[in-house]
Amino acid sequence: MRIGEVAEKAGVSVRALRYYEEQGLLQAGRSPGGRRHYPDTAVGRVRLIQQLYAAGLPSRVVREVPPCMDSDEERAPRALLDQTAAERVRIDWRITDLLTVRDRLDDVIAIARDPDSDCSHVQ
Amino acid sequence: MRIGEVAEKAGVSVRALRYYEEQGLLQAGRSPGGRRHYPDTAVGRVRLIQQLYAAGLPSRVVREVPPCMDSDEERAPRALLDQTAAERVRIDWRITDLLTVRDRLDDVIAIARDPDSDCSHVQ
DNA sequence: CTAAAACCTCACGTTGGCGTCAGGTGCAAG
DNA sequence: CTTGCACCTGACGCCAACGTGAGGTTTTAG
Repeated sequence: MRIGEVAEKAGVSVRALRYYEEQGLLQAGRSPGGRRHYPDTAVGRVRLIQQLYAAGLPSRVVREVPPCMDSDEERAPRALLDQTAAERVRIDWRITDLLTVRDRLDDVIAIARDPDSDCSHVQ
Repeated sequence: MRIGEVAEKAGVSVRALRYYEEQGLLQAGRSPGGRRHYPDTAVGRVRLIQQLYAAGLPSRVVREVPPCMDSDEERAPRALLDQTAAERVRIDWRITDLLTVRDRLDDVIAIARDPDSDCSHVQ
């Protein structure tokens, strides 16, 4: 596949794909003329990258998480495992954080509906 | 309270507090000499701001959500309610997103532990 | 063969949430 | 009175994740 097709299928911009390559997040082969071409797996990979970004993981960590498709590289999974586990913990924190915020927003909504309601617990 | 005390209690920088005021997120009174002073409720307010930021809400929206403590302003809660509800939906999306990412990270961890495991569903 | 898509490589612009330095004050203690 | 710390107001710096041209090349359709 060429870059435009991947971009469309993954729902991101062409620029973003070039950026991902520049950052070492997504490899691409080259045609004799110098144009990028991607395997079919690239689309799924891009979606994964997007999710990881959406989850707030720094690109540093995303770069360290090339699963399955790069499995020919038998690198030390030690630090990777630790770092990934650590990120998992942070994800959990963010989830509970978001749940708290959702409750807060519910408070705001309730207050907007009934201004006389008690809101002492919000301080 | 003065700014340093609020900063310490809320666990943020003095700069951040000045920034919040600049953005209209947090009001402060002034002493004759021009120094900020805050009510005790400011600490809780700052924590709320931090949570909303951590949840990815734009400051534009955070500015629109001054609950309880500013209740003397009887402004139109109509648009506020809608916007808040919309943000609640987006929060829900982010939560499911994070749950997905957490599963992905679990995949990565599993692969790191057992490189021969099936990972076809990751594509 | 030619035109027009689609692609390429720089390289600078943008936005948010502060960090950080510079240069000047308020105020409480000794 | 003076020392020193906490505070003040600008104003510029930074980083990430791209957007947005500029200016040139490659591929493909007709």
